[in-house]
Amino acid sequence: MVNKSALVYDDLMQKIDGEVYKLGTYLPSENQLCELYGISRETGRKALAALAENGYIQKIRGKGSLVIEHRQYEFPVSGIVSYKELAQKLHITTKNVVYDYEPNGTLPVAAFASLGVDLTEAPVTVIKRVRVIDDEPDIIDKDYILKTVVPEVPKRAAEDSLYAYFEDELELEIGYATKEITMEPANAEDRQQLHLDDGAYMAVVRSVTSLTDARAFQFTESRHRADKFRFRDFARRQHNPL
Amino acid sequence: MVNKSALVYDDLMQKIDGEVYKLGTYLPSENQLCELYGISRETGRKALAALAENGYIQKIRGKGSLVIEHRQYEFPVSGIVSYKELAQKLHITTKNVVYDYEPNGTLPVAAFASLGVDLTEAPVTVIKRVRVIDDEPDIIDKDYILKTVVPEVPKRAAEDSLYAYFEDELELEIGYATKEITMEPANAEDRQQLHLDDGAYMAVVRSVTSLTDARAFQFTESRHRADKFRFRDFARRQHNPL
DNA sequence: AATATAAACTTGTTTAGACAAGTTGTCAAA
DNA sequence: TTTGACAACTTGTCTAAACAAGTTTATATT
Repeated sequence: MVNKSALVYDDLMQKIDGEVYKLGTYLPSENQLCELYGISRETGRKALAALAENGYIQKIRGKGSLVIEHRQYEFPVSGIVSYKELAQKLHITTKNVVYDYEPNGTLPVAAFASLGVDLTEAPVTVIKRVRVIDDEPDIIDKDYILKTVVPEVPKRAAEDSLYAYFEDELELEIGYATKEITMEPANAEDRQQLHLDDGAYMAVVRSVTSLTDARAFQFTESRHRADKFRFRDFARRQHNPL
Repeated sequence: MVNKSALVYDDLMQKIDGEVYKLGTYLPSENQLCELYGISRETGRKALAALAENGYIQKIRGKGSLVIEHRQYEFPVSGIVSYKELAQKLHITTKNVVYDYEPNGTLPVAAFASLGVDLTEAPVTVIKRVRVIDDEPDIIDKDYILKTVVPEVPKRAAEDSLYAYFEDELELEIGYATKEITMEPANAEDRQQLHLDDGAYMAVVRSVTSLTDARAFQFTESRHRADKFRFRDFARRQHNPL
C-alpha cells in the first residue's frame, strides 16, 4: 500500500492536465475531497499543498483551490527530471550520441567550485553526450559520476538513460540537485559538436545531484545553444511573519 | 499571535545560517523540537518540511534532519525576492536609475505570450530602470504594472522599491511568479544603457507576478549583461509512486 | 568473536477533532 | 432599498494519538 496523499496528488494533477478541472475553476473543497477519496482532511491538504508548491493551484482562504496557468514542461525544464522522461512527455524525437566515455576519469573540480564542491581528485566515470533534436545537435551533456557511489556505469546506460539505471537497476534514491545557469562563449568542443560559428554563445547549466542520504554523486555540465535555450521557473513568495 | 511553524522555521533557518547547527550535523529530533519550542510534532514537521523544500536540510528516515550545503543567495537569485531585499542581504551597494516612467502605457503582450498571457491592450504603468552595481550598469528592468490592480505607481516607489510599495503601503499579498530565462542579442536600448558593444548577448528574464488571489498584475522584463548573469536553483526529485 | 534479537531511538503517514478566520448568501430590520 | 446580523460554507493552524518503517545500540545467544 502506498501513500494516500501522493495518490490524491497524482489523480488531481492528471485531472488538471486533462482539463477535468479547468483553468480558472475550483477543485472540490477539502471536505468534498475527504468523501471523494475516503481520506481525512489533513491527508487531502498535503496533496493540495504539493499542487500549490508546483504551480497547479492557488489556495484562497474562504474560497477554495483555484486552478491556475501551469507551464512547467517546456524544454528544457526547471527542476530535476531526466532527459528521457522529458522527451516522452513532450513527444519530441531525440537522439542521444555518446561521443566520449571514460570509465576511469577524474572530476574537473574547478568547474563545480561555485556550487560548493570541495572534493579533490575524485575518481569518476566520464560520459559526454550530444542531444540531437529534430536532426539538429543542440545540447552537450558532460556527466561525471562518482565511482565511490556508482562503481561502474555501463555504456548502454549512457546510451539509454542514466536515471533509469540509477533508480531502477541500482535502486538509488535521487533526492535533490543544485543547479547554476551562466552564459559563456562557445569553446572549440562546442563549435565542433554543435556546428557553431566563432563568437557563438552558450547557456551553461552546471548541477550537482545528491541522493536522499545527502551524498552528492553526479556532476553535470550541460551546454546549450543559446538560441534554443529556455528555462522556466515557478516560485512562491516567502512571507516572513517576523 | 502568529503562526508557530513559521516561527520555528525562521528560528531554525537563522541558526543554520549562523552555524549554531553546522553543515553535516543533525538538527534536534522532532520530539526534541516539541519540547524546545512547546509545540506538537506535526507543527515542527511543517517547519522541517519547509526547510527541506528550500534546500537547508535533507530529512533521512530513521536518522534525522541533516544540514546540507545551502547556496540560495547569490546574485541574481532564484525565487521571488525584491531587488532591494536582495541587495541588503548581500551587502551590495547598488544604485537604481529610473530612465523611463509612463503612467499611461500599454502592455507589450507579445513579449509575454510564451508565459501564457492573453490580455490585449491592457493599460499599465511603465517603469524602466537601470541597476548599477559597483558603479557599473549591469541590468535593465522594465516593469509593466496593471492599472486595473494598481491604479497608480508613484515615481518615488519606482526609485525606492516596488515590492515595499505593493506590500507595505497597498497591502497587496504577492503570491507567486512564473519566470522564463532566455538568451538574446543585445538591442540598441541595451547597448546604450549598459554601454555594450555590437554583438553582445543578454540574459533575459521575463516574469509574470500574481497576487494570492491569483490575479496577475506585474509583468517584468529583466535584461542582464551576459557575463554578469548567474542563476541558481534548488530542486527536489519528484518520486511518482504510481 | 560473530551473530541474532530486541529495545529505543529516529522519521513517515494517517486520523479525528477543535478553533480561527475569510467569503458568500439569506433574511430581517431600518 | 440599504444595511446589518447571521448561518453556512470555505481554508488555516494546531493538537494528541496511533502505527509503520528505518537506524542504532545494547544484549543475549551461538
